[in-house]
Amino acid sequence: MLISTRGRYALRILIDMAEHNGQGYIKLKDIAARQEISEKYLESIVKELVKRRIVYGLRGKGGGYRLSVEPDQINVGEVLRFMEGGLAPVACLEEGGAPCPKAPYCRTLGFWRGLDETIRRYTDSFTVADLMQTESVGNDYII
Amino acid sequence: MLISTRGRYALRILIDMAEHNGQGYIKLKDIAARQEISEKYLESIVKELVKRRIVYGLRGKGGGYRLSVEPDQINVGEVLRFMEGGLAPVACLEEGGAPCPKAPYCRTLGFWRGLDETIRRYTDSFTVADLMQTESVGNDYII
DNA sequence: GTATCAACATACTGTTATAATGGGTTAAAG
DNA sequence: CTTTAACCCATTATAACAGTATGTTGATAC
Repeated sequence: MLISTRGRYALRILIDMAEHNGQGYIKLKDIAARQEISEKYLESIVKELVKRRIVYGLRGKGGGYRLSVEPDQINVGEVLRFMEGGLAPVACLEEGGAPCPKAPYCRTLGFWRGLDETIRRYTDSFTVADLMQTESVGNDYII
Repeated sequence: MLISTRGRYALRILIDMAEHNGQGYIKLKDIAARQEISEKYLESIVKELVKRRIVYGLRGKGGGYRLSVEPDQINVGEVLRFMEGGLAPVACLEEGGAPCPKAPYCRTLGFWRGLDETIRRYTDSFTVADLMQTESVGNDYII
C-alpha cells in the first residue's frame, strides 16, 4: 500500500474545502461530519496543510479553515508526497535515506526508478480542481 | 512504500536464477550468499515462487532450485502482485476487500483507479529477462 | 542402509508504522 | 468573561514487516 489514510484524508479535506470555497471559514467539525472522519484525527492532518501554507486557520468563534491557494494551484502529487513523507515505491529510493551500496551493479534499480518516475508523473498531473470533477479523469489518463 | 522486501527479494532471486539458468540446480545457500540475504528469510519467499510454479525445487544432495519458466516469460508485475498480495496503492482498491460504500460519489476514486492502472501498466511491461540488462530500461520507459 | 545434504514446514519474536484517542492551552468573537 | 474553535503534546492499540529458530521429509552418495 503506497498511500495511507493521511494522504487520502488530506485530499478529501482539500476537496471539501474547495467545494465550500468563498463561504468564509470552514469548521473542522463540519468537515469531519461530512467526510465521516474523526475530528481529532483530522486535526493532525490539517496541521500539516497549515504548516505548508496551503490552508489558513483562524481561531475562536466564527473561526475555522480556508484554502490559501486556489484549487487549480494545489498539486496532488505534492500534497501526497509531504503527507506520506515521500512516495517512493521502494526503500532504496527514499529521499534522505542512505544510498544503497549495491546501486552501481543493481539489476533492479532502473526498474524501480522507472516506477517511481511513472508514479510521480501521474500524481503530478492532477490538481485539486481536477479531483472536483467526479467523473474521474480531467487529463490525459483514461480510466 | 508500495513494495516490501518480499517483492524486491523475489525479483533478485529470479534474476539470480536466470543468470545461472541451465547450470543445474541452484542451492538457496548460494543465492543467499550472493544476494547477501538471510537464507532462512529467502526460504519463505522461494516457497511462494514454488507454489506458483515459477520455480521448481528438488530436495536432497545435489538438489536446489531452478526456473520452471523462461525468464522472458516471467512477468514482473505478476510476481510483485502475488508476493505483495496485490499492488493497489490504496485500501479501497484492494481485491478481496469490502467495496467502499462511498464509491458512487467518491471524488478521488477515479484518481486512485488511474494510479492503480498506471502502476499495473508499468510493472506488467517488464519481464525478468528485461531486468537482466543492467542498463535499466529495455522497453518504452525512459529513466 | 545410513550418513549427508538441501528443500520443506511450522511457530515464534522484535521492531516499526499506522491510526487513532485524550486532555489541556491559546486566541478570537460576542 | 464566556463561548468557540484552532492549536499543541502525549499516549496507545493494532497490525504488518522482517527475521529467527527448530524440526521434518526426501533425494543422493557411500
